Amino acid sequence: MSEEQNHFSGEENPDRPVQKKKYRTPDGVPADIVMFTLTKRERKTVTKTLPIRELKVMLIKRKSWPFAGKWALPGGFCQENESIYDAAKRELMEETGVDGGHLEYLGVYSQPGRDPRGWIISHAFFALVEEWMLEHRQAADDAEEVGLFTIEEALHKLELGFDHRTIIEDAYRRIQEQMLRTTIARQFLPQHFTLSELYQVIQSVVPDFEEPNFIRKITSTRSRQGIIEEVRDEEGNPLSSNQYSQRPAQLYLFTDLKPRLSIYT
Amino acid sequence: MSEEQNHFSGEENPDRPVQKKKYRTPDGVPADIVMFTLTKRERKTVTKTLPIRELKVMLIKRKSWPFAGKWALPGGFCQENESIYDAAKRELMEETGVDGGHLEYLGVYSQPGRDPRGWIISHAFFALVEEWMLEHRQAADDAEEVGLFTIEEALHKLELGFDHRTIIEDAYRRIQEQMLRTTIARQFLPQHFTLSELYQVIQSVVPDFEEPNFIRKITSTRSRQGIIEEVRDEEGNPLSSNQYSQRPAQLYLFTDLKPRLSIYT
DNA sequence: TAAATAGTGTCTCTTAGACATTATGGT
DNA sequence: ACCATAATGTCTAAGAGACACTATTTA
Repeated sequence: MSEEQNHFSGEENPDRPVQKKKYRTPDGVPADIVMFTLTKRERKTVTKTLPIRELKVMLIKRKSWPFAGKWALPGGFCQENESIYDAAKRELMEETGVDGGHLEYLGVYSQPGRDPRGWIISHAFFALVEEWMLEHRQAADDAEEVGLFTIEEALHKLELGFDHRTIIEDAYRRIQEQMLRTTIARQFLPQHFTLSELYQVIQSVVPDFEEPNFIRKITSTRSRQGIIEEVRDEEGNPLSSNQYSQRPAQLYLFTDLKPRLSIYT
Repeated sequence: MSEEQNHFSGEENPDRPVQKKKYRTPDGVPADIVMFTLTKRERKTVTKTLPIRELKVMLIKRKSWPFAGKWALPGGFCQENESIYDAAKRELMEETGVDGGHLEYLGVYSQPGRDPRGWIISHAFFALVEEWMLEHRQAADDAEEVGLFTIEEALHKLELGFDHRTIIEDAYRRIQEQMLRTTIARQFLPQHFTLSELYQVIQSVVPDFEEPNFIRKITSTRSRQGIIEEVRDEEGNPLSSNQYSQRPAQLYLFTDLKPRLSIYT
């Protein structure tokens, strides 16, 4: 069935067709954002040590119908003069006050009845932001209660509105995939980082990622050709940091390389 | 900004809120499908040989405004009582007469002005169908002209309506990724296939995939743990086929295994 | 016996995987 | 001296990569 046959009133005036709609149209198209952050907590030990990192998701406690009192993803309606991605970007900006970070499309949620307000088709995104960006939000706007939760809490301890639990599940699966397949780990790291930090970031997002020989493998493999490289100063001497350990660790940075993965190679 | 503050008229009656909309809502939400198929063409040679396979995309020549006379993706509007995915599935069914094949969400296309009929947010899918499924379409409905084109033709030789060129580009990129990362190759193969066939299918979708030792690698790797396995008869004897060659070739089938890919492992 | 695909031999070099060992530098 | 992290040594088995070679049928 072709589009024009069943949707508009059929006139074929190229100048300005009369758009008397024959069919019901959606009542709104919001963009909802699953905002992930990686919290860092100092550990008190005798010597310098890595902080504890934990993946958290930001939620908002709804104040009004529908789902008043339940937690939900931050989001906002898309307007006619912007793309869905623009709407998500705007929303992210409103929540964090920062125009940056990783923002990626997740998918569309259109199950009939998912929103009691009507026919509302939601577009989910996920964002990777730094913890301090969310503090801005809490200070600037105390109209709504904001919370940071672990995935476990969000999925199993909280009452969530709409189909946001499904969205968060999907987002979690996706961020885990992306963490292993792309270099989004860089979003949770300073520009120069040590391999332990990188390993820890990966593990905090993908708990069952285990590589006993991580350092060895990532520094010496040809197949993993240069997704990271050593940081060096002007004279070419390798730079290291002893921020997290007594023994200084070599610093690395991500290159722009995006390896192509294959199950057949 | 929270959703309810700017979109509906604010009443908070949980029973049935008055939904006088303050803002403009979309004029329609279609699902458009990039239907890929792999054509098979006999080669005339002295002995048995593999057919030539080529990736093609199905397009429809539009008969009415907008973009009358241009080629476009098949698609149809989503209705209130179905999800976008349902709409795509329905559309696929209408086009092929078959309720099967791989159908996967590609993304949302919402750039303002992309459709002269109004604010129309399109959802793109891609499907992998068999060639004979499309012949059904051509026979059943001659109201619209249908064409099968190579990607090259579709992207560079044809005049396409809407932003469908972008969609096809994205779909092509995606099918190439999926071909290497997942076992969608199975959609283009019989249940039992030879390794040459598999190799050929992969190459027809990802031309720059080259593995001189393909057979060796895929049969002997531990990391590729059993995404395929040998076909055997009841007594455990390996089954082979000489459909495409004089010397019989071992048959394989895909298992259900989905390997986890990682740039760090 | 030639055509066209299927599959093995052989060689070198690199990587995987497991563990033990050593290095660093501040408290 | 000890802690916590960083990094190397060592060993075996397996895979990558390149190329030549043999195998199987039937027209």
